[in-house]
Amino acid sequence: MSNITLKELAKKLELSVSTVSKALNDSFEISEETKVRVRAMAEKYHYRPNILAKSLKMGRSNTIGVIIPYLSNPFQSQVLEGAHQAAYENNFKLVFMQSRENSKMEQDALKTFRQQNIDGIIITPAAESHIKTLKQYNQEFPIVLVDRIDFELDTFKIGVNSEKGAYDATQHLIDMGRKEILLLCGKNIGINKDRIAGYKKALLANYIPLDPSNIIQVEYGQTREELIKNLRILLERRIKELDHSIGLLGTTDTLTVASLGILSQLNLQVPSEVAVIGFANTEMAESLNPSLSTIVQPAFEIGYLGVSKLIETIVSKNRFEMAFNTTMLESRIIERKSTKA
Amino acid sequence: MSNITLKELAKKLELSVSTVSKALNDSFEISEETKVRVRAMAEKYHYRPNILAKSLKMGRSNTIGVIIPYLSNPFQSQVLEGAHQAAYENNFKLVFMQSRENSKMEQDALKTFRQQNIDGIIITPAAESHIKTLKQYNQEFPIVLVDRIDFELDTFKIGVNSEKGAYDATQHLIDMGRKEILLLCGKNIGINKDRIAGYKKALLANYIPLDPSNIIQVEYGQTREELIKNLRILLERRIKELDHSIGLLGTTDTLTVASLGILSQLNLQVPSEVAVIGFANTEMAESLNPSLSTIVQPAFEIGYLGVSKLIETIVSKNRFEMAFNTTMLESRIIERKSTKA
DNA sequence: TTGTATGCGTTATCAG
DNA sequence: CTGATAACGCATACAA
Repeated sequence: MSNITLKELAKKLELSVSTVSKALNDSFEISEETKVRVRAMAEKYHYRPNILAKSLKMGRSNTIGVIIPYLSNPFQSQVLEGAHQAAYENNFKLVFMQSRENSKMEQDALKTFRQQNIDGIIITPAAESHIKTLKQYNQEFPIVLVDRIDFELDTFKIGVNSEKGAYDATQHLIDMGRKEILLLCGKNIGINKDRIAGYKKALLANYIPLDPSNIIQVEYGQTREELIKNLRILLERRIKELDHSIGLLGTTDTLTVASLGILSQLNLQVPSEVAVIGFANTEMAESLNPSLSTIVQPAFEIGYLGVSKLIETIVSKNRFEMAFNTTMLESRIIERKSTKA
Repeated sequence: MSNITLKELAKKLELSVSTVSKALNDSFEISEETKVRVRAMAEKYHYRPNILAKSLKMGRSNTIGVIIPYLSNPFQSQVLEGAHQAAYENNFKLVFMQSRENSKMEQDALKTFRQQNIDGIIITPAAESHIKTLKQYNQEFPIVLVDRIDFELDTFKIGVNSEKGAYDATQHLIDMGRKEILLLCGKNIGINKDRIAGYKKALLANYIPLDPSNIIQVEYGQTREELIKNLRILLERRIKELDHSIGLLGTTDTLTVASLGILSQLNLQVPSEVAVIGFANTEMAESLNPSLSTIVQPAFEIGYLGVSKLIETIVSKNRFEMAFNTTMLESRIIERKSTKA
């Protein structure tokens, strides 16, 4: 049995539809007495407004779209959780799409959203995202940028101070007495620039000369097995060249966890021979052997703030006159056994 | 600038709204000639139908809801991915809610969805879900059950043959020469019943007497640290009692990964002293040390099938006369180093 | 083959 | 304070 409508309610109350509508919306035009009557009746018949009709009338769907590269990425799924929480608290629905780091899929997601009366979107652009397209869509509905914010777009942006995260991690390794710090990162990943910068700055601040051979870059888009194999070769080669006061900083959870396994295969003790720390947002770090020191990014907050700002924009009358800003959140370091002797 | 509407298109074409509507819907009433004209004009002005209006008119929103316990659970997020894929392919939107294994939150999610003109939902019921509520909602819109399907509900159900998964894993450990097989599981988790049953059957089939002390149950709802601490105590105690031909089967990824870390702390070699295998849907298994043998469940397929069946139900005229059925998918075993000497 | 009229369930304007 | 009416954008029964 379908839901009761305003019209049916009105008939039961012997009132007009508009009166009932206003009463339920607590309009000042309606007497307290009628409001009470109407509310009671609505309660009795479990009246629930039809969101579709309301949205059609109001020109707003209270729905926002999220575009992230991979749902299976722990960091990104936490962003989504935060986004969802903020949406929920503001009575917004949330739909999502994955871009799989693919510009074409991202465009497709954008197009899909455009067709769905979405009020706005938050996006973590794919690695090879086309900024021009984003700019164009930003004319049609508000777009908030999260995590990967190094794009020129007139909007709110929520990011993480990755440089500082990498700096802190490097400093931590140095504090643990490591002289040679290896940096593990993927090639051509935008966000890595900041992390590399932080790494370099920390070395500089500690008067440690930068040795380019210590920056180990792996190709992206390999299978996990290939990646592990290649990483192993690179790591082994470099570590053999060094004496044993080594620290290792991984810029992604995949790389870091993989390196932990590889070091073990190479019979290198962690942390005594190689201390390891990495960017990672997975709870599994606690269960690893040894438990993994991590730089944790405030993924939930990123999503939460992103959607909050987005909704702010959506409900604002003149979004083209808004003062946009960029929010940089801090990551935090969790020291576990992989860096502490 | 807003989207062009049918009415505006009609004016430009000097046709009536209904003609344009029919033409765009490829109605047989309209001449090929006009159709071509209309389509061309629609193309030119980037006409996109207003989904809200369409949904309101059609009484269907083409939106389905997903309720899962935790988005951060790799298995469940894969279910969601599959669900999303199926929805996308059928031009359905997908919104989700988390229950956090909490009956109250689940009810709340159900209520939220009811208010949102959802056409149906797929749900992995929370550990303490209230079946009566589900039954009641199932009157209002179709509900498809996924993963945890041991509920009496008149609908489609998609599950996994967990018993067989556990059986295969146990058999694998036996094949690897293990005489004492520890089973690690959480207390009061419904799905575990099947896994325990599979474990027992495998023992039976190999003429290995069941020793109840080998079934190690941990409390749920502890913090990760507590859990690891307690698990360590339980594991250590039991392993000391046994000679060293031990196999270990974990029924959740959390437990399994944790036990890997614990065994290492106890200076027990994996797999030589203890062979480990566990239910897990995370790619990280490959990167662990040693790489972890796993029983992988077809999470994506579960979600995909679930939504497919749901949409089938939604578009069917008389869903109350449908022949519902239950689909059991098979898990598969991936043998890695943690079980192979 | 095309057009007219109606309604989906709301909210908003304006008149009473 | 209340009600009649229009409109949001679309699909469709029915009329022409």
